[in-house]
Amino acid sequence: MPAQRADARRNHARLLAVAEEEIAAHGADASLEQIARVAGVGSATVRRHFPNRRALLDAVFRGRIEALCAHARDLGSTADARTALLEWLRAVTEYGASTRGLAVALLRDTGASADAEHGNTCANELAAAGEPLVERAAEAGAVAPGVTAEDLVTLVTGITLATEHHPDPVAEADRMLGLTMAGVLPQG
Amino acid sequence: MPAQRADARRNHARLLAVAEEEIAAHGADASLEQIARVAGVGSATVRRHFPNRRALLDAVFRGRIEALCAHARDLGSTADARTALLEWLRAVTEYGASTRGLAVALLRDTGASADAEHGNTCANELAAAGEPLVERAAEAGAVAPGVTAEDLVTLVTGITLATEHHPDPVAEADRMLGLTMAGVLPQG
DNA sequence: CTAAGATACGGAGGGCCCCGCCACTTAGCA
DNA sequence: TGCTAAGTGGCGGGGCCCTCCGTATCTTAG
Repeated sequence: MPAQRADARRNHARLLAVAEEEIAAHGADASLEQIARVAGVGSATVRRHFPNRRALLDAVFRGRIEALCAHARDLGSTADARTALLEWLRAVTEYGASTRGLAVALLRDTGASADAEHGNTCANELAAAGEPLVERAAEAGAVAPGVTAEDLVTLVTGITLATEHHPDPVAEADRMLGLTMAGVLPQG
Repeated sequence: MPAQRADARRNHARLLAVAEEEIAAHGADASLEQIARVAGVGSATVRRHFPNRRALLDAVFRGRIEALCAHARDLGSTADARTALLEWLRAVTEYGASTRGLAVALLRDTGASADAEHGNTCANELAAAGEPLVERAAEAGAVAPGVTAEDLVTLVTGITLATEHHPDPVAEADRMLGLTMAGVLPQG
């Protein structure tokens, strides 16, 4: 009694794999028709499995996002709260900067695709997973007052978006993250 | 002996005005054909005056960008170097967050439109204008070592991009800027 | 004032893409 | 094995970007 037919699941998986390649090659605005073509299915099938481009992006990156969430949970038991948070943010940034299209997926959507009840899933999950780390760091007095996990996800998203162009996005993004964490104008 | 015919200049100005409205209404990826339609010209005329979408964005925002550059120059004679830099960055951020499409224009372009010899004009001009402020602040020891004006423009661009979705982008962007300047994990 | 030349214009056509519709195929159950 | 509904794919409409080319308009010289 599968909720889905077997071939439907096959197509779903196939589309996901192809979409990942296409997005890696052409960015977040890869052609849905091209994805359908490569996957050997009709363009309607793509839309059937993923009503939005956003839904496709979410699905493609979900696995990795969950890995990052798991990483956050693992770091929960680390000795130094500040180091734990920092390491997690570095991991998120590195993955975001090295994975084409992810930054856009993290970007909150204004407009049409946002109406689907569930805001922006990837960003929300990440923020939720990071929340304990932030809280613990805040209790230790390591993090500036008023900072939420959501804020941090927003900052990391911005950094990855703004460094996408760079010859070495990962290094550049990491540098920007360092700046942001330590403060550009620290004193005063 | 005008370098351009009078009607061409008229169309240019008209297109610029219409483009500004359209971009404000629909974001950086407003339809060029729609702009042509509203301006009452053929779509080819748009492309004749602005070969790229990027060129159009640059032209639309150039005036304001130059105002920000002028502001930077004015601040050069302010007493406190740190305050001067901070105020300028606040001004840039505020304008970026309140002007739809500007963040994208500041974003460095990878790919086709970047081949036009002149990299990304808006971001470059801003960075050049901010350079003296950064240098002066660095001499005063107010700014973290290794930080360039380009870095700051990149950070501000990222912040505005990542806060575009927010109900109150200006306030949110300003808050993020504050975080970034003071440092999220200041100590250590 | 007029006519020639250069300059700028705009519409048509091709290519690509997103989207919705509908007749058909095929998997899963009895 | 046959039935049913889930799933599929192709087609047509609409939009956008882009290029080409005949034509209208501005400018300058006579």
